[in-house]
Amino acid sequence: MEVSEISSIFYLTLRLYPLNLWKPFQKIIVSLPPTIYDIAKRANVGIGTVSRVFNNHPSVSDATRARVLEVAKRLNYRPHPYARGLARNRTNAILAVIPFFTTFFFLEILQGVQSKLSELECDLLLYGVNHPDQVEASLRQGVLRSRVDGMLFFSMKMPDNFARQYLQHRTPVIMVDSFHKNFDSISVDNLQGAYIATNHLIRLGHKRIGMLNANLESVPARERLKGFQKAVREAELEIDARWIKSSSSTTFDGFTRQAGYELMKEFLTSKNNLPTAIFVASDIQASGALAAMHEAGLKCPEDIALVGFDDIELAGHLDLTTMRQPMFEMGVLAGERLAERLNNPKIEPSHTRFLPKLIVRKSCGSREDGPQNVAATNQAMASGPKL
Amino acid sequence: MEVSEISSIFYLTLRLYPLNLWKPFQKIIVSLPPTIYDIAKRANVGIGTVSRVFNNHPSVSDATRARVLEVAKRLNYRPHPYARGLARNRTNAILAVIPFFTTFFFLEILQGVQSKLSELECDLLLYGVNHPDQVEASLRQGVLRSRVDGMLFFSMKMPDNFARQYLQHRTPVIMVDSFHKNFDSISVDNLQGAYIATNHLIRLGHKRIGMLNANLESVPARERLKGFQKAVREAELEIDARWIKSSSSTTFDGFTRQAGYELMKEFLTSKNNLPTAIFVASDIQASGALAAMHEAGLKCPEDIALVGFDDIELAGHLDLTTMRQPMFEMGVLAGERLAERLNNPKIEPSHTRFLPKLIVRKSCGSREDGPQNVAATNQAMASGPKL
DNA sequence: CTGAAAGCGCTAACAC
DNA sequence: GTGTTAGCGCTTTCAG
Repeated sequence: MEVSEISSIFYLTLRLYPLNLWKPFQKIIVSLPPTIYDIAKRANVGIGTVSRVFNNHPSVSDATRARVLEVAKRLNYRPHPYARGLARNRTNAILAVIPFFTTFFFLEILQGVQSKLSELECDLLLYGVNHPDQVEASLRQGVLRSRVDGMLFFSMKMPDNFARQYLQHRTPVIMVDSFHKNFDSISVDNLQGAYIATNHLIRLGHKRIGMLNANLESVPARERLKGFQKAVREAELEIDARWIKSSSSTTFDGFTRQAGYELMKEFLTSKNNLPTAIFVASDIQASGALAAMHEAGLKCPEDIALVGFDDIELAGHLDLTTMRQPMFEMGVLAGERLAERLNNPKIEPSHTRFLPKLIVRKSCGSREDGPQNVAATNQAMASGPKL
Repeated sequence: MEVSEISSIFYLTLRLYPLNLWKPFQKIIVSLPPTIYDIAKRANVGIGTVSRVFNNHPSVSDATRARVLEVAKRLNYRPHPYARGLARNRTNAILAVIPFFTTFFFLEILQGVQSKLSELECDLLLYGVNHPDQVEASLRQGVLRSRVDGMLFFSMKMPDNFARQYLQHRTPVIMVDSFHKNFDSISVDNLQGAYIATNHLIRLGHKRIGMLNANLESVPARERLKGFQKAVREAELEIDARWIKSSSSTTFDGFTRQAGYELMKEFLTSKNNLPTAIFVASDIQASGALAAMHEAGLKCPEDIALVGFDDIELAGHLDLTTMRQPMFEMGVLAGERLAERLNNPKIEPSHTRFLPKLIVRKSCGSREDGPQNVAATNQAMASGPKL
């Protein structure tokens, strides 16, 4: 902004109304974006009016509004988000904290989130978490210091001390694919999904059905087990404890190809007493299981039928029958919820569970159709402290 | 902030030094985070000093620095990023514009980016682009209005008018998996990769080698074709024009499963004159090709060998030999480049190409090893306008 | 080494 | 309706 700098530069515009009044009519390089003052000056109005125009404030005459907009467009003016944020105490950005190891599932949800957010002219900040420790870092950094208006918290459990702080600060938080009673949450009905998957097997006539699960430490794994058990119990099928195996792996709670592979090998050791169908807790494990069967010379629909869970991209390639989670829709809803809560922080937390949908492919050797649609249930729960 | 509001609220702290001096010693709710004034007051220093402490300015005595830090920690103070941004005209955030349709490739790169960025205490803003139109929207919105310090532009071509503007504004831009001579770029050597892949086939003894390509409109497709041709030419192999097919699809430039499937079907119509091996321009197309072969009753390594490109997750499951792109490393490097350019905007654009690495699996029926490592070549090019 | 004060670009309360 | 002004929380001269 020194005069000396100007000599070598191609400059296109004048700034006539700078704050440093002792240098009125100073020329400025264009690459400094125009401010509200530039617009005000050129349009012969006060900065207040310009501000009003850009905030759609009703009390501006059509004439001036038009004039301001015209000038603004000509100068390619856009309000500075940070200045705005500072003045209104609102950032127009939200934070997504996602576990970075995973793939398709989150990208798909994020896509939904963003499609909603862009309507709201809201930015998406991304924190990828690889290690539990990083959760805290990101929470502390991003949110506790008013960098964002709210956050989406994916598939992880929220540390208690943070939950308390958010509640107290009234920072809107939406739990996605996870649960906390004091925050809005959006998740999938694992129990029901497992129930549907297992019933599919049952309706196909299978009598000896097993389950290959992830680590029971994880909530989804437990819920999916319950759904499986419910279906089997209701159908009054034979139950062999050896047909229900869960991973003891702690990497990603056993939701890995490796875990599936190893567990399936265990199954196959007892050659004489195999189930004819297995419900696998996740597609990724199913892929491992498939590999194990392959090695053992077993064919998938014929020797053992498989149902997975998640409908990741891979499932399509593997022709795996599975339960699809409506990821995009979950993302959109997450965005909506957040928007609502931004407008009205006092509403009670709401919890939405999506019902996964059965996608029939060839891994069960049938084309029978399952339940049709994605249904959402809504259910209010206790609210957080009133503050 | 009205006194009336306070009655129902649990408040923990006092703010003694507000700017509205006509109301000194007003009590404030704690959920408003402490400001620099709070710290200054409690530590008996001026706000300038506090600021210096948090900017690691050398001229602060150890004693005061310690005192300030102690108070700051006690009050859980963190500088407000937006205020900071406004004052220093720097946001400490960068924008990633990525095509949202794709999956593993980008997540992996982003992970690399973020691992670098978090060192720099820098935020990652994410814009997902589904439609070409959205490119412009995001560029306009995010960057042209000083919301971020710089950006990463993924796998898409930068509209000329924006390129001009960025150059003029000196906004640092890094092209990732794409190229523009005036910006730093990080990409993969497609030609060389294709060359290596094809040579792998040649060394395995194949004499009749074909290529299944994407749409030649796309730069990577053209480069991969060139690499293929180079290898075939050097080996003085028979060339049959019918063995080189490229997709005419415009969705994702033919880099789709569908395109691969259809093209492979075309191959298979000429039963009597088939190549014994095919270099496929991408794994995703290879998956389609595999499906087509399957339907036709052909086995992969035995009847036709396949090499892919990209090493997406699926490739592992399909046991597809392919060229791996060092995605994480590309991300890290992208972050580094951006950091450099932030510090010194005047350096000449540099262009880095990573050499993809051959990953041998079973789709070629061999275990011979290819070139070992990811090598990076660096090569300076013409710089942008000096401004 | 440290305090005071101006200013970053904008919003909102207050006058006229 | 519209201009004016006091901040938002921080950085950065400028004095001392």
